[in-house]
Amino acid sequence: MIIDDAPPPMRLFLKRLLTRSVLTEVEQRALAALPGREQEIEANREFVTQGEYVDHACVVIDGLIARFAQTESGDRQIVMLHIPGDPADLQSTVAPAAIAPLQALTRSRILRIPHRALIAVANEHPAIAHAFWRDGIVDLGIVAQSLLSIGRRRALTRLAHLLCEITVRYEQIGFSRDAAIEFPITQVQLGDTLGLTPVHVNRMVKALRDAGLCRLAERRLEVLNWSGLAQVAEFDPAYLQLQPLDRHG
Amino acid sequence: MIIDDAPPPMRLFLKRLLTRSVLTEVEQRALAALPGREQEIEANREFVTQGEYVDHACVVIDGLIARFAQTESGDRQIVMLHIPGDPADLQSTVAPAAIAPLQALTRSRILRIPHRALIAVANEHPAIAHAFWRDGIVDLGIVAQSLLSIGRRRALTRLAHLLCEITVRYEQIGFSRDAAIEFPITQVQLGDTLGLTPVHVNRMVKALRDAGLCRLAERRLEVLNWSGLAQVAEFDPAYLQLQPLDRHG
DNA sequence: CGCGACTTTGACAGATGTCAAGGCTTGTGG
DNA sequence: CCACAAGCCTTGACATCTGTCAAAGTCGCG
Repeated sequence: MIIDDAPPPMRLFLKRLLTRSVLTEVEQRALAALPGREQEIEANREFVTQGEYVDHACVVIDGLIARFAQTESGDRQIVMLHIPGDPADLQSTVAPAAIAPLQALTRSRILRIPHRALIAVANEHPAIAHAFWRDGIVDLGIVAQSLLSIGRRRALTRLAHLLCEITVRYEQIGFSRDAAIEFPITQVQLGDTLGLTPVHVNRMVKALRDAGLCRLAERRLEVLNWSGLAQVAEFDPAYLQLQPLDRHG
Repeated sequence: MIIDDAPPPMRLFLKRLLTRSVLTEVEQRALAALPGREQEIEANREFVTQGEYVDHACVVIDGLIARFAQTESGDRQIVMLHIPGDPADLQSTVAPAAIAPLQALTRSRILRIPHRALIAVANEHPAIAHAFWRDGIVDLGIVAQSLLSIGRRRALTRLAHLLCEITVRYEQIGFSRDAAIEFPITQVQLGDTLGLTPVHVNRMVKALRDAGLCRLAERRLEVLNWSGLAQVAEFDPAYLQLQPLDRHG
């Protein structure tokens, strides 16, 4: 049901949209025909800055991208991690003053799609406009879960929950739950994601390792006991909306 | 620049959209003509439940509505507070399985607008489709700030930041920053919003009162020293997007 | 009048932060 | 090949913020 003659990077984007929306072949072809330019980003580079006006949206092709926010005093909070396939700022199409900066956590590759082209295709195909809108809605659900985690769960559960989410999201793009996943995040960055200090992240990583639930080292995540991890995490994947939502609701 | 012959509840909705988007008179009239049904909600009633399929979106006319999430063990986290004028779940138009339940924190009045009508008007006017999408984007920015607060700021700053945000948002709908605002939230609910226990909320409320920054009692919020409060809060209102965003970006 | 929901306060406990030091890996340059 | 620096991970001791428990006060309301 997914067309397979799109250029590979654009296919990733298409595939992601199809995990959240149902689109006809005509609509898929319209998306596949979108122009896009690939770009390599070095590790740690902030490639979209706060408030900057952009004229294109970025889809992650490879690597790990963080959307974040920071306080006056310089503390960082990662709002969302974007893995390959994720449009990191599709919403900029309609709100081009970046609401959140984007940083590559590791060397990454992105696909830049011009807003003009996105607007044109959305205006021509209402279902695509809905798919774009809906994409951000699912993201909001994910951020809401982060808020729940940080506000109401303790450190160990928080970490386990994030790891479960990451596992499932990588699974959606073709990685196995049982194999080790490339997840090149540092403990400092994990702290910025979970609202913890790096030292405490380290303690919790050790706790999960000692409990035999998972290993997180050498830029990889290896789940050793999925159900145990999910239990510690109180993980219920419903919020990830694994089934595409209906066409018009 | 806002048309003034819409029915009053619909005007609130229109006005809110215009704080975030620029719309022509034709587009405004199309919105003003939307059908809507008013409904009264009792205090503490959860009127949209998790996962429920809805066929209408709700705009708050009066009162205070919370969008929330909860853990298995029953802990609650309020993801966003909706004040009069806010569409609480406009996104349901395109994702009708509620991603987050809605609860009235106090006796409230809402306007229910059928999805069918919203979809029709969005399909006919691309700028309206963009305005709907953009509305949620600004909300995402607000939630991202909450995440930053809960993840990285301490309790006193967190509370002060929320109060600043609330003040500015009420200001946008016509309340004065210097007068006392009707803000009928309990300390338990504040805790659910800030990721704190009610006891600690109470301590922080007292601290702000003792510092002469604001008073929060009897269902009202009275700011006594705005700049002092904003300083404690490290408050920068940029994320609230007080200027409507450009038409097409 | 009495109940229930909310607020207030104190004493104490525990989770997480802070500070500090050392080890490990990786890359660079002599 | 070795020395060195930089970044990251690991661990321990201690500090502090926030949670927990408990009790009493206030207010609105039936």
